[in-house]
Amino acid sequence: MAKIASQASDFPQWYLDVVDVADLAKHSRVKGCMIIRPYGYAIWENIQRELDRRIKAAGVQNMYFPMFIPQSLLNKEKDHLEGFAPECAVVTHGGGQLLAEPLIVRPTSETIMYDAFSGWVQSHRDLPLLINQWANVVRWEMRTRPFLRTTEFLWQEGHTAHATKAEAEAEVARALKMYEDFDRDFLALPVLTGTKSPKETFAGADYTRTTEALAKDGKVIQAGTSHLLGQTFAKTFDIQFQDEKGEKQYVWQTSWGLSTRIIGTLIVCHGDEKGLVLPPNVAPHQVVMIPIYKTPDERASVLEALEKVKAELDVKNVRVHLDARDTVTPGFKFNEWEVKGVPVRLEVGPRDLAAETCVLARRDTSEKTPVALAEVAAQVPALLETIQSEMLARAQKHLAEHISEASDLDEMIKILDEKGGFVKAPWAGTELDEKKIQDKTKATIRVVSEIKLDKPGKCIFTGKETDTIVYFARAY
RNA sequence: CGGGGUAUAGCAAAGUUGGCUAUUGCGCUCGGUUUGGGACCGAGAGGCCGCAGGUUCGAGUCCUGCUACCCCGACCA
Repeated sequence: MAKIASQASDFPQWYLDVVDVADLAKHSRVKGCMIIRPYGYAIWENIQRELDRRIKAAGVQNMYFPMFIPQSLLNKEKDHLEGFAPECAVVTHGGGQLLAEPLIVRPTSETIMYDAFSGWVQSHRDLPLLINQWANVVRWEMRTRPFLRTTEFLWQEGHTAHATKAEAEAEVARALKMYEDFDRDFLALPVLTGTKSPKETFAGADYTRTTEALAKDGKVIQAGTSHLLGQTFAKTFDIQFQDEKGEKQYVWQTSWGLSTRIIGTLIVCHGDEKGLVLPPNVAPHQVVMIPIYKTPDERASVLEALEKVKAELDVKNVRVHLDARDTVTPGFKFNEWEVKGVPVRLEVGPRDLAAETCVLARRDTSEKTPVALAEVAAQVPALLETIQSEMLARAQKHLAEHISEASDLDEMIKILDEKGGFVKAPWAGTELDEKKIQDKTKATIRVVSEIKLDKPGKCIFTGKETDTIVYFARAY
């Protein structure tokens, strides 16, 4: 265990103890791929359910496209190809025969979708076209990390086409706000939002907007992005429509996505030395019940009491799990569910039963409170809400405390070394300047703020006057 | 692709200058005692020592080649 933990130095030591979340490449037999076991998949299903609800609320419809992209389709858009070609997995054989044209396992679906879109869009009445896909994608990165950068991952990718640039930009903003709200309200993750620097912009996009979360160790991780694709792909794939005047126009497009990396984000942002800490909204089990007993009689009466409370909680739509296993001790169960991050533990033993009480224990604060059995079901929903909001409040405080300002590079390096987080600074540099800063500090521009300075300041690198503010950080 | 490691049971490791039946812990199976913070005792099962050659009376151990994985870097919409 010690050896494997040290192999992923970016990750907390305990993450592999969350044995039901994932196995590493060794078990899946493909470098950088992971098996997501039932508990981890249940976390993903909750994320999917809630995000899918929000996507559909915006009028976007789900579809499914093929995972194989003919190479000629990917080759059509030059910038996009240059961005993705080095990390593509390529299928050369099928049915024992060499294929006439190699097939790319999708690294993203722009090309295969837009090839189809060109036939679907004829009239301004066909717009906006609002499509989402839940799928797996493959990116053969040189270096992978469990959860944070895996070769294969699951995600949703939204793809939209609009009649005007203004509509497309509104959609980019809507998707970004959707992620920001989702991160904050569902995952208890406050994020910094803004635009990516040219160096970090999606291959083929006009601009990329992003949400960036802050891990407990001071490193930063992307948690959902939204791209304005402009008319680049429309021109490449000939997606045109006739407007009200009967004139041909190219559509304006967007794409936006969020992946299973978000599970890694939850781990590094909320986890502690004991393991995962899940916000109640996303937790597969919000409450785990642990019976404590010595004799069969005690077991029967404790389980009876727990079943009764469970039925009351079921009615209130609380996701509750009664761990009635007789093969492991209560102490083992306490630890196992703590590693898995269950927000609330409910214990009942003979002593409690005699007093008609139980013990509620919070995962996030380790606080234990005795509560009357008759009242516990009524109290749990409020407790879950409290945990959710306090987790968010703590994360917001952590983020606010880790946004620093620096006037020169030495100061920036000092801040990044000592406390991590974001360094906010005026910026008027070029893409090359950003590269130089990265070489010196290991930090990149995570976002270019959409808020401008009232009075221009001096660029941290070039010293030029500017009203543009950027946030530097070291990232996962 | 460059630099550095590792490969022995499901997992983690030990194995001396080559030597006899390849150890240890966790986990697993069975029995008993336990059970309010990862239980204890006893008895078991489980091995092509990464692969292929070579040296040797004898190779987990030495040599050559290969493969895979890991760490650091480059890369990372």
